[in-house]
Amino acid sequence: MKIDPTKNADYSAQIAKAIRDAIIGGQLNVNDRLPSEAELAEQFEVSRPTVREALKRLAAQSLIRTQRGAFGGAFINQISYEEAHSQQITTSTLLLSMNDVSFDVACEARFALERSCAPFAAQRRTADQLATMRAEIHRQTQPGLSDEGWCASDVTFHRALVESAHNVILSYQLTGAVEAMQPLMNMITFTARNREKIISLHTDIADALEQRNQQQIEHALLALSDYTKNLADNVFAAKQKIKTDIDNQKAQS
Amino acid sequence: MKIDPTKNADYSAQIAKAIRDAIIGGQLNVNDRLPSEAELAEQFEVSRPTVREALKRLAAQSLIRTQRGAFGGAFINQISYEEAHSQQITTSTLLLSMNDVSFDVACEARFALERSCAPFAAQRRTADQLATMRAEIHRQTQPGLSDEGWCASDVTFHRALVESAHNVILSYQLTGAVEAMQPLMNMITFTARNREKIISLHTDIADALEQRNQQQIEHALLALSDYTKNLADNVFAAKQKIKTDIDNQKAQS
DNA sequence: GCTTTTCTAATGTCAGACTTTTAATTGTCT
DNA sequence: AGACAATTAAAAGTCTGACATTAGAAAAGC
Repeated sequence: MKIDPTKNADYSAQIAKAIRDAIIGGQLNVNDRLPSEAELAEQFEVSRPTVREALKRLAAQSLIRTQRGAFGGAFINQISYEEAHSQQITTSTLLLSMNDVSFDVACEARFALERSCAPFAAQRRTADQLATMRAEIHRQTQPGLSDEGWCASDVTFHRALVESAHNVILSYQLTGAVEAMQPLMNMITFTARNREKIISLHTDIADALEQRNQQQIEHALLALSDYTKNLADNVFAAKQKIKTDIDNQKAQS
Repeated sequence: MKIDPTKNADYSAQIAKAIRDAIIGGQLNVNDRLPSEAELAEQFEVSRPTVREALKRLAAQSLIRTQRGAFGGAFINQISYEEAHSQQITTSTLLLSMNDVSFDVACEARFALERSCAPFAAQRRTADQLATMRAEIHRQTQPGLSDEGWCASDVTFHRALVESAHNVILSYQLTGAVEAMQPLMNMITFTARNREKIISLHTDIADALEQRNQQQIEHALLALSDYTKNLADNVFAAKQKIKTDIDNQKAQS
């Protein structure tokens, strides 16, 4: 596998790519051991620090893990749902925060994705998941609940809904997407003093799920989406007003 | 920001984490320049190679880019949809290939996600996107089309459908998910000698999109999902039969 | 046969040097 | 004065060689 065309610079990136391709292509299997750093250095005709930089790149993507000591080394890592998940969340979160997406677009996407698990959730939900959702709704009605507590409860509620579809891939994709958008969503719901409407919609969702009524779940999610968008519009309008007021004051003075 | 508790080993991971947290937390903004490697080494009280390993970890996640020369250094990278996308695809692809997910689960997830963009696609599709889909259907009817060509066309077709929802976040999430599952899907469709049924369902989707009929799009996607699952069952049954035959032969000899 | 010690191969870290790239500065010529 | 060329300096990229630390394996001791 491992030839390295003597192109120009950045050997460590080239080496990382060569090994990554070998893993993706299946030449290297889970729990296989890579040659030692010294051997790799010899093979690629570079120094050990350069090899190490390449390995750190792969470690950052959880493609390998390293173990010290005799008979240690770098091993191909079996990537777990958890690891993949946390990586996707950091990537997506940064993507959203750095590319200022419009809230409407994010909101639309978030609830559309969640709606896609409605048919399976209606079919397969367990009593356990329903109980979790009911419990979270109850928490949300508590008057003393902090903003942070509210948001955490919201996440747990929606996560339980997604999990009730009993499809690992849907769970993985959806919770990743939803969690990445959470900071954006919180910006809005933090400012909304009126939680009753959301609680009532959550209750609708739980009721629909209890009755295994797919369409009603989708309907409630759509309503939640619309309500959230509406909230956002008001928040932005309020912000705009403050800005205009300040501008007017400046103009007067 | 940058203290580094002298815990035990793996400084490079700790340093990478410290900087990553600073980026996510907003202390460091896009296009900010990090201190030079020598300065970082001094700040963290480690050697330059150690700092470099930390920086390579961040570079692997496209969190920073580096530039050589005077006034060069490491800069906070504005992560683009493209970069985020390709990262997610490698992660998800590896996750799927290493954790042997059942085909039914993957198939269900794939088409459920795609269905989630149906309402928006029906509303917002452009003539352009419809034309792309028609063109791909035409390509798919060509008798000489190779397996690779068929799969590529399939991807382009479904991508056009997703894009016609005109929601960047949906596009990003869905094309990522769909492309990651493509190898799994290809395993099945490669073996299917009969392409007519799929083409007819693709035509249904295009027709429904032309008429802006959301429900018909969803219906066709559901049919496609069922047909694909069916295909898979047959493929697996055939494989099982071959295995049984071989076992029988062994038993006889 | 079990525990303890020693051995050893591997990663983790360091210090210092050299090379290459690149932008800013300075100098020179027209 | 303005355009082009040479110089300079800062920074990443790379190399060498060394030492520290860790942890499994083998040997020694009971």
